[in-house]
Amino acid sequence: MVVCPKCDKSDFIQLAGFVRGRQRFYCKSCAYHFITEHSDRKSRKKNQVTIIDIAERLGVSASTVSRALSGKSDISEVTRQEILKTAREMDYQPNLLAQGLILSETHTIGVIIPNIERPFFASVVSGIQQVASEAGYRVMICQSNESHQTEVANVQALVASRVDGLLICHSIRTETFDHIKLQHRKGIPIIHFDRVCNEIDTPKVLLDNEGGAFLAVEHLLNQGCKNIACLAGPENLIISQERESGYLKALQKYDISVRSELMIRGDFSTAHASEGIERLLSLPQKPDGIFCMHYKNAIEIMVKLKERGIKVPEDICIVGFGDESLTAMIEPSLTTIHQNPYLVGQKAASLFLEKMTGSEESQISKTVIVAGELIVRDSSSRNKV
Amino acid sequence: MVVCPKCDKSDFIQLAGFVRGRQRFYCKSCAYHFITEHSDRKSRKKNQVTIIDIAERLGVSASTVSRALSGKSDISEVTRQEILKTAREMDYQPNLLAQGLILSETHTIGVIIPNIERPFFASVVSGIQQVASEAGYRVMICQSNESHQTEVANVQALVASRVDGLLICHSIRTETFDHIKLQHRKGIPIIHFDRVCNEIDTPKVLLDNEGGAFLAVEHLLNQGCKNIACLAGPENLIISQERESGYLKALQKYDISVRSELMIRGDFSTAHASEGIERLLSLPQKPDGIFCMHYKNAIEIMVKLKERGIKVPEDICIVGFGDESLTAMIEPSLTTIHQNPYLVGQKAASLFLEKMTGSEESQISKTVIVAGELIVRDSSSRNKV
DNA sequence: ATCCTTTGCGGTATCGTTACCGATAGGTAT
DNA sequence: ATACCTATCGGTAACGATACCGCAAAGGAT
Repeated sequence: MVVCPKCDKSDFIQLAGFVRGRQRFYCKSCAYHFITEHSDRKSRKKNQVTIIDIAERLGVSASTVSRALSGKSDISEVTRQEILKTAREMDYQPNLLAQGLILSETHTIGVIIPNIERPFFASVVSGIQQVASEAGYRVMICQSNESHQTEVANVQALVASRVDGLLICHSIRTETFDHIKLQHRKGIPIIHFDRVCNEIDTPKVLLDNEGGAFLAVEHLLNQGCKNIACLAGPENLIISQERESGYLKALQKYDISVRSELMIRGDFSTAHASEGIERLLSLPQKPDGIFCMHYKNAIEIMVKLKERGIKVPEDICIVGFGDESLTAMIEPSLTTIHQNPYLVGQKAASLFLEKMTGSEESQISKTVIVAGELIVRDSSSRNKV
Repeated sequence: MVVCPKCDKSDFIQLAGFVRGRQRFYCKSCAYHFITEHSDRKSRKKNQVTIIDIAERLGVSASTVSRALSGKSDISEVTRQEILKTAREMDYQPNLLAQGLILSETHTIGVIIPNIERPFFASVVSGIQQVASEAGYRVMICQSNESHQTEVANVQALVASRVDGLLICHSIRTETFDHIKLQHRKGIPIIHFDRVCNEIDTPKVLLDNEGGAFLAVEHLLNQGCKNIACLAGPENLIISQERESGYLKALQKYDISVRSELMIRGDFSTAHASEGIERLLSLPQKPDGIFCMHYKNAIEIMVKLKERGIKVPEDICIVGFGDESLTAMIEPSLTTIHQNPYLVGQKAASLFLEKMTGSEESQISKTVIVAGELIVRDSSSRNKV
């Protein structure tokens, strides 16, 4: 783009004939005639070493250098060592842009998550990076901030960067999946994790919400609880449904009849938790165990119970869901279901690698389910030895 | 690399003459002669649309398409609109590799942090991404995992990807900075944040540890505390030194004499916290306020105090450092210094952008100090209204 | 001694995009 | 009418790396 050297604007530039074969310009804004300087690409970014620099220094061709660096090909060991030595000396860093362009392979995978600040996703990302980097892949991370539009933009940006694959956890507001389908049709490997899209046949990593909830409630039963309440989330939220299902299955297994007044549905908010515990404590037959679908609610409830002089776990046992850093530090420490987010990331990355290296016939889209783990702590430990 | 079509090995391949101008090969492993098929690059990744595809469809040249897409240049509005329309229809995504190669500018910044799972760094990254994406930059994140070697590898990978700049928080084990100096000499913009390197003249974002500690201790004094203890970190750790300095300055300002027995140094561990509180409570003149350099220690101490029946904040006020999610949820909620990590990220990204757009003479390496914020909660609120 | 391999390396096209230079048709001033 | 502009577009050479092809010299077999 031509910019006026006087006013730095580019919108008012007009061509104004030729001078000695060079284009002459006119800036309408500041009424100034000028001829562009060559933008001097040579001197601008001549800081990085190329294989040509190495070749010239050693008096060989660029092909030879390329062969030497790529490891194995028609090249003598002597020449190879010499080239490697020179490359090290000159601090040669291969230009991955050029490499990616010619090989149409960037060794980079794109990851889209709602928000990196949520510990769950931070761990997922960490798991992905560990597996990816061991396989020689770089990772590019984008946050959708739970916005559909941003997610679409993220997909486009990653595709434009020619990532080799896409690992994605959809935003909560993503309802149409055209942006994913488009790339899937183009043949870009896509792996879903956590919040998946069932309209597309992709490998997926799912959390075993039902199983985790089952473990939690079964544990409460084993602690001797008979009346187990459930502090749930919104009825239309899938994870809430799954965890509720686990809750019910556990009760069923131990032949405990379901008391509908013990099921408190809400929105995971603090207000909901306060109100819920209020309601539970006003029941004629109070609960002796509470399964909270969110660790935050669990902690809030414990505070409320303490204020009323109700003892945890002696009077009421509490189990949460999701193991954040502080659940172990509070008093009493919270028994909870650890969701293994790091493992989720590892699995997702592994699925991608399988898809890349896998033979043609093994291209069935696998679904991996990551089980939750029960971490027993004080908030539910009645049988202390 | 040539691979045997029978046994898929590449290490045993020998050349074996020419047939119709094509190289003939011999596999020593499976005793098989063959001629390579052309690796058919055409059909391999012909999934992405290029400007040439658009050009052919419209019967114009690639130059024209490029001009149309780049926004403003010698092109008629009619043609431009037509090209833009076709580009949208074909879901054209510019190849950023090719763009980066020719422009020697990738619009990508590399970020190196010790660990994304630490909430502090997750927030920093989030802040960086927000500012960067608004300026049209992508972000590539690497974790050093507190390893010098990994950090060096990260730097090289990012440089190989030709990022436009590097934002880095050094690992705790980084002692030599040659890997950074090298890139700095090459002219790659480098911004330091949090754990900086003073051997290189780079823009930096620092945390005001001293100021934060001062605020915390001053707050304790205002709450009427007279004997303020300090649960510190290792003596050789810089952040520990700075926070100690803030502690001392606050005492000095209010003419409180320093009692050395109230300064407990340790390693931030749980054991250290337990031992520290033990020691403090056995003093003839017990503290009535404790400043903890780590929020984790603060919470641990509060648990200990509760066990002994000592009331917070009535008997002892507690202030922590670092505002994690759960500090607000516990009982009593913890007064703490919020370090504004998101802001740190924003500032770091802004410094990078300044360096990129800034004029030649304004290339002085600025240092920005991000102040901590006192978040007053129950653990120190004696003057309740 | 002749012919065929093998080894080791150089040359060129190519990836997708942009910068630069030219070229052409039509417009405008003299 | 002539000379000179202007607007708009095409062609080509890069960017850095690799794949493919070819070729000369040395080695080996008959």
